[in-house]
Amino acid sequence: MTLSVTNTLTGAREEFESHGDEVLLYVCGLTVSDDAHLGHARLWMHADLMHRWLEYEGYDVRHVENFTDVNEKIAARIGEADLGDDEATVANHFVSDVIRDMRGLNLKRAEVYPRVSEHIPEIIDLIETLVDRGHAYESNGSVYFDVSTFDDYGKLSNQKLEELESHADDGERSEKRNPTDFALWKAGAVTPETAAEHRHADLDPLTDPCGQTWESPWGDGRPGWHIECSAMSMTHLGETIDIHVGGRDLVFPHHENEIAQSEAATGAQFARYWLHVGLLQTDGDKMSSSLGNFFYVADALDEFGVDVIRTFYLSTAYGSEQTYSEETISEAEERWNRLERAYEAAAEACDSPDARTKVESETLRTAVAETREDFRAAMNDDFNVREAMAELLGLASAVNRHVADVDEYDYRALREAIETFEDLGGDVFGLSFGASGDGGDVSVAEDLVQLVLDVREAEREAGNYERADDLRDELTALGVEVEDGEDGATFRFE
RNA sequence: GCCAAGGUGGCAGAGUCCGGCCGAACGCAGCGGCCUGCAGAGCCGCCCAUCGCCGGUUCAAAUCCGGCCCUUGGCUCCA
Repeated sequence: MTLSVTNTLTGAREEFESHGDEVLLYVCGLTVSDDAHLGHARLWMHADLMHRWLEYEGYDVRHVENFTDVNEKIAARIGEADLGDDEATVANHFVSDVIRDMRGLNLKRAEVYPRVSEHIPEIIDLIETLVDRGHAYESNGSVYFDVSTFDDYGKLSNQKLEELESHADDGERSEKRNPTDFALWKAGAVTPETAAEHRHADLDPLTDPCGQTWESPWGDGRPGWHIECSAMSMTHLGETIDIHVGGRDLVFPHHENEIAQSEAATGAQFARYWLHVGLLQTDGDKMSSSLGNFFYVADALDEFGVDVIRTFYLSTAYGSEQTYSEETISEAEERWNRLERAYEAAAEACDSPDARTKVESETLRTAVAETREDFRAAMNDDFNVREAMAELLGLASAVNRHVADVDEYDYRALREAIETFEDLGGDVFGLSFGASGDGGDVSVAEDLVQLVLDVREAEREAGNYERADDLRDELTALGVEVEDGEDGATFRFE
């Protein structure tokens, strides 16, 4: 069974073939001009799921994910409270927040998180190569890529050069030869006028040029937006990578330009598979910083927890748009609860005296085997995580049925079900099965809850149901879910 | 205007590449029943789908072809 992926470059589903046993994966990362929101996290999450699945299938994944820490929007925030007085300090502030968020989301670490500010020499080298080869030219201290020298321009986004030119605004005199040329190097610092466009309205405008500049053969200046990804990708993964992942909103111009400048410089194919993640929608628009309709990752983690958030992202295939709303997130919450409860039910059944090694449930055994097989087929079908999740939920139903239907449990099958939850749900999906406790206080808390339940049980036996219900309601309000069963009450923390 | 991705039940969202197992998955919401002192969870069952519209191909179309309508994203580094 082989993996097939939808490649934006060809617009078709293709069988994935890595260049070898390892997979070179580049993720077009975040511009650190603010904290990350759930839209950014969706990209990271799907890159993470791809990473995990490729490893599960036996590949050695070399995952590189950049931070763009040189940008007008970052410079525009200089001087804001607690952010710092220079571009690097502002960027560092957000980088550390983002790393905190990534850890919170239980993302697998990338091999490298390269930053633009640390790759200026490589960027300058790459631009020089392009100038030497006649693909770029200097103009007033800036350097532009000459689109007319790259025949394949537009191959990713299917844009026609003539069409782009006719719609480009060329009313003013430009230092570019052609309206579709794009900047590789920009002379000077960020001007106050530029910064003002990204400055928060309630803050004083900056009066002096801001942001870092670096020396270059063309004078002091800053790198253009697109060149960084080419330089960092080549530095850490070589001329040709296997998979390039990014948001669908970046297909044009960003990724198109990456291809042009990279392939013009090396003559080699830049990325073999281009995978684009659909955008997160809220109220019919994409979630974005500029629209102000976003939800910070950190806040979402506080409110819902990592497993609910991961389950949320697991309910839509990466290539589709996904809708964020209170309803869709609470659906994810229910899905995750259902999975976790089934897992706990399996664990409890295993530990109970009714579990027998000599009992054989054909239906449960078949269900476990089919879950593993169908899960794998779904993931290999262009990383269809929702379908794969449906299989895991199917296993949850099978476990619940088994526990509900029979008096003696099939110990071995239950163990295999538990392992399946842990392998597929835990290792591949990054959900925390079996990791209930999250601190030393938990055991004390558990003892206290048990004490309350003992008191409540006494009230029930005495027929004082009102008192018993009050105790249960109060526990529920504290986030302790109580369930009465045949052998007394059990509980779990929300 | 151009490019791209979509339009599937109350919601959400698979399936569309490779037409038949789709009388449309998984789930959420809703409604019955079992269980329970009650509730929850779980189990069983039900409800809700002219698969955007029109036409075509085919024994057969959510799936292929053509046209149209609508939604989302992008159309560049600062004019």
